[in-house]
Amino acid sequence: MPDSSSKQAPIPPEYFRQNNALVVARNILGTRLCTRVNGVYTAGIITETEAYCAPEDKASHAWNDRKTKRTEVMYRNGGRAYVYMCYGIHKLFNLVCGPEGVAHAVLIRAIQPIEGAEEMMKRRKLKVLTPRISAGPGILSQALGIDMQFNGVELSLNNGVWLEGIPDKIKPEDVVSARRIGIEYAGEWAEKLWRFYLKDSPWVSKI
DNA sequence: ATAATGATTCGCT
DNA sequence: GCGAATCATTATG
Repeated sequence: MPDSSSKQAPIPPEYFRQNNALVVARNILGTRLCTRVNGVYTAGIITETEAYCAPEDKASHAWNDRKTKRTEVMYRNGGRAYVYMCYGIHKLFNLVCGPEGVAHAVLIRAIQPIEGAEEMMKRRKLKVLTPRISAGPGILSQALGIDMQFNGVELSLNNGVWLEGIPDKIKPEDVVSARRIGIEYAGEWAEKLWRFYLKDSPWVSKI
């Protein structure tokens, strides 16, 4: 009998190429973000996401078709990771979406540990298991062992980072849409309800 | 070459 | 609630 920690089917990279960031952000809630770092498998249920839709979206790094060394990964075809450093301290993990040339991305903002919680606590230097372990875009990367090495990497078991589960399994009434966090400079784009999280979940970064 | 800044977190008040 | 930490990226000279 499969229990709650058994593995599920990986989501193929094609899924992310065939859907835009808004669809992916909404539909991957409830699936699992998994890593294998130094042979250690850790995974968590995705509970909170944000969509970034360049070129129109001023909050995106690729706003106005801005192409730089940092943003070039977002223009590649979907189904790969975009990892960047924020505030010089944190590594934020995004999923590249859409076909090549479209710079859409989904920021993963929070997960609920489902596998390897002990290892995550070790990485986070925590003694007790609380949402502080992985409810936040910077700290979830820390918990899963995600660093800049994963930037640009295609999602697959072989590459040590992948998603598994079945998209679009969460009922619409269990999903909350809200304003995105930390993008006040983006004017009207800051008003878009492009953040999605699981209703009533304690494993979210901010309500 | 230099300077400003951020898709954040933590600790203290 | 507020401010510091801390550095890659970016724009500008």
